[in-house]
Amino acid sequence: MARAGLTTERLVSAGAQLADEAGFEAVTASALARLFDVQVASLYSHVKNTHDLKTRIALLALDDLADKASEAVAGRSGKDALVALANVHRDFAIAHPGLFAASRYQLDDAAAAASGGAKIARMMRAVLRDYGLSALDETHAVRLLGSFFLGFTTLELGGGFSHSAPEPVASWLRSLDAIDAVLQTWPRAPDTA
Amino acid sequence: MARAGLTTERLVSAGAQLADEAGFEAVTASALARLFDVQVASLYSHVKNTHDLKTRIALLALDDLADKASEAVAGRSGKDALVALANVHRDFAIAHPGLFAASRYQLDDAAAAASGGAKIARMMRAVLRDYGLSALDETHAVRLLGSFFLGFTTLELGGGFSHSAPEPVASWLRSLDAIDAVLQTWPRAPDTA
DNA sequence: TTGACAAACCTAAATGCTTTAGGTAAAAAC
DNA sequence: GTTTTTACCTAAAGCATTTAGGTTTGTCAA
Repeated sequence: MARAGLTTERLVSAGAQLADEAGFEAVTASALARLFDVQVASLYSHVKNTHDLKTRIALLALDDLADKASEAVAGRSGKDALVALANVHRDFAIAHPGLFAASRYQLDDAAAAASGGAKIARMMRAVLRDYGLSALDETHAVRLLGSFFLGFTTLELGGGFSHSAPEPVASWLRSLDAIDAVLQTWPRAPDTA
Repeated sequence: MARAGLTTERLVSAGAQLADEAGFEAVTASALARLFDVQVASLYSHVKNTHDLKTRIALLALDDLADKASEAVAGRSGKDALVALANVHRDFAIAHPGLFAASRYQLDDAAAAASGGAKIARMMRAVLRDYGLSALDETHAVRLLGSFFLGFTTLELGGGFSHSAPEPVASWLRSLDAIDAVLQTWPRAPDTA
């Protein structure tokens, strides 16, 4: 009988597509085997186990996101770069909900460090550099930004905004305005609270 | 043989505890049955299915969080109230990671509206009222706040901050300072961008 | 007290996903 | 053209979900 031509790469790629179409939780060895019309056990020659498979999909997602972010911020600076970087996150989450979910799959330290996630963090720092914060405040700001990106897209995708006006994108842009504003006048330690 | 005394409430309560100890994904019908030393099928007299079980745990988590939030903001106003509300979220996530995960379990619209989640949103609005925003901007601010709370705690719990100084709590407080600052001077539509 | 009813729990069985062990056949390498 | 590697297989065990239908236990009324 003809061979399916399985490869680790093909499995990961098909898994990524499946994630976007049916949700990351639908990515199972069984589902992939059905897709390739192959016995489930055959997959285990190409991936160690489902954790391995999911990890690879997560890394793919992070690299993809990092690439898009890199393109988006190229040639931009200041608020322009900030908004571009932000929109890459939100657009990616909307276009690829499965990969976005995958990007939050828990990675072991080694994998995380080498992933596109680290690259994204570096890009955030680069974008923030224009605001002239101290190194410490830059770290705080990276965390604030990352939290907002993740939280907002998670809530929007989960339908958390769907039962109240206005459109999510309006709040998204307005919040970015606010974040830009606060980065420009980053408050000193609030002994004046 | 003696009866285990199963109840929907007991199952949900045990499930909540199990979630905190072993993770929300470890909450399965089988695991609960083992805990109560009962056949798995016996659970199905008390919960419809695992989705029902998880939904109930999610509602418990949201109600718990809403109660704690209510206590925390009582008698406070302005930034004081904001920080108190924020800390309830973060403290809850740290003390009850399983319940926190459960609180993000996808609820159907009906359940969501009647849940503690809606109550928390109302409390956020109340806290924001002190800043004197327009109704529309208040909605934007609610979404910004919610996104930050969710995103930050998710990242912190997931270990996203664990490989760089400083301590997460420093960034948390600093970000809250920043958010308080931006709420006080909420930027007009940025035609002056 | 007894008898009936509901609630609590059971066994059995089907279905689906994960993983390991060990085998066969096709493609690649020499 | 034989050897070796790689792709894929069968078989089987383990565990989770869910349904169907049966038995026991507690309760409440006649």
